[in-house]
Amino acid sequence: MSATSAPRRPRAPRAERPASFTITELAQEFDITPRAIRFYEAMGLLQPARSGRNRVYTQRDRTRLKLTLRGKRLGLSLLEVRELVDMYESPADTAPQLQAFLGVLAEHRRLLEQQREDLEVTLAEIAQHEARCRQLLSQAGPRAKPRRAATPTDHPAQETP
Amino acid sequence: MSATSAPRRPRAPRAERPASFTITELAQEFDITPRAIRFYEAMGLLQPARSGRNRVYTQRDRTRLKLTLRGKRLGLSLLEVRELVDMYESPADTAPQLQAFLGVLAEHRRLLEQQREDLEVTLAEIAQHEARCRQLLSQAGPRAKPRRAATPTDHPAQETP
DNA sequence: GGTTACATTGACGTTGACGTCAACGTCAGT
DNA sequence: ACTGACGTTGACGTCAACGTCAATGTAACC
Repeated sequence: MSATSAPRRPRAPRAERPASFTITELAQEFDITPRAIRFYEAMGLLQPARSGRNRVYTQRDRTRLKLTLRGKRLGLSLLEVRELVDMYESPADTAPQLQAFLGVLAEHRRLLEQQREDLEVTLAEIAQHEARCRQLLSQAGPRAKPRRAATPTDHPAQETP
Repeated sequence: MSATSAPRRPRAPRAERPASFTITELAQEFDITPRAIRFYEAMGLLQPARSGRNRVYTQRDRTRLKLTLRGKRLGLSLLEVRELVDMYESPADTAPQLQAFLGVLAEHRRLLEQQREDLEVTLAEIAQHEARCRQLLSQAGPRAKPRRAATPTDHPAQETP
């Protein structure tokens, strides 16, 4: 029942851009649970340092976490994210390594471009539906009960044969 | 050991755009398993007719399946896909219904636009990495063993504070 | 020095999206 | 009538990505 106003973290003496983070700080910042962060570590995505038993996350860890979450939002599995992020950080100095890297990059680009296509199409459809809704509302909404739409489009025929 | 050239399906007398499909036809067309298609049905995404015990899929079912797979590629759950597709097909003739529809659409648009943002950023990063790779390859590739990149970028510092 | 508040390490549970396997039906061709 | 090839219905297994719970530690504040 006491006040919750006490600043819970006197670690860095009010640095403007903190050099390290606790697990709950990162969890709050990215709106996930500490459990998830530990899980990402177990999957090899993060390797935070330790202060005693406690995990200490650096900016690099934060970046990797950010990339992980972005990858997740894009539908990648944690394994795929790990592959990508690892490649991003490994120097890759031999020609075969660079070739392999290019291959992986190309494949991912292909996937992402397909996804962008899906996105554009879906957004266009949503815009269409929104327009129809607003039209129906402005027509019959503020007056009386609308009496069926004037557009007899039984099914919008979104086909791509 | 016999020839596998026999056309396995004399249902429609060589219609140019078939009016119905079997489950394996759809499975092959979209590169998924029949099991997945039945699962989508159990989740309420498809409601194919029956010819005896066998499922018969119409164009409408095919479209819904296509939308389902697109939704999946975009990271939506089957439940979300079902909500969307159902709304797309229900007439929604009352004002509250239309309002609710608009709400759902707006939320989805928000998500998709966030996703598009992620996509653009990721694609840009990939392009950067590809450029770096190609540069390294063209420099030291066709000659001898490359002796470490000239760019000592320890970490590309992809930060957005 | 006791409590409080957060951290850690297992261990097990859960959910979504199917895979897999068994048992059976059914229809075309031989 | 027999054989495949395809289809169907359960029922159970699996895998990823965490959630949940218990036991314990531990640093800090009062």
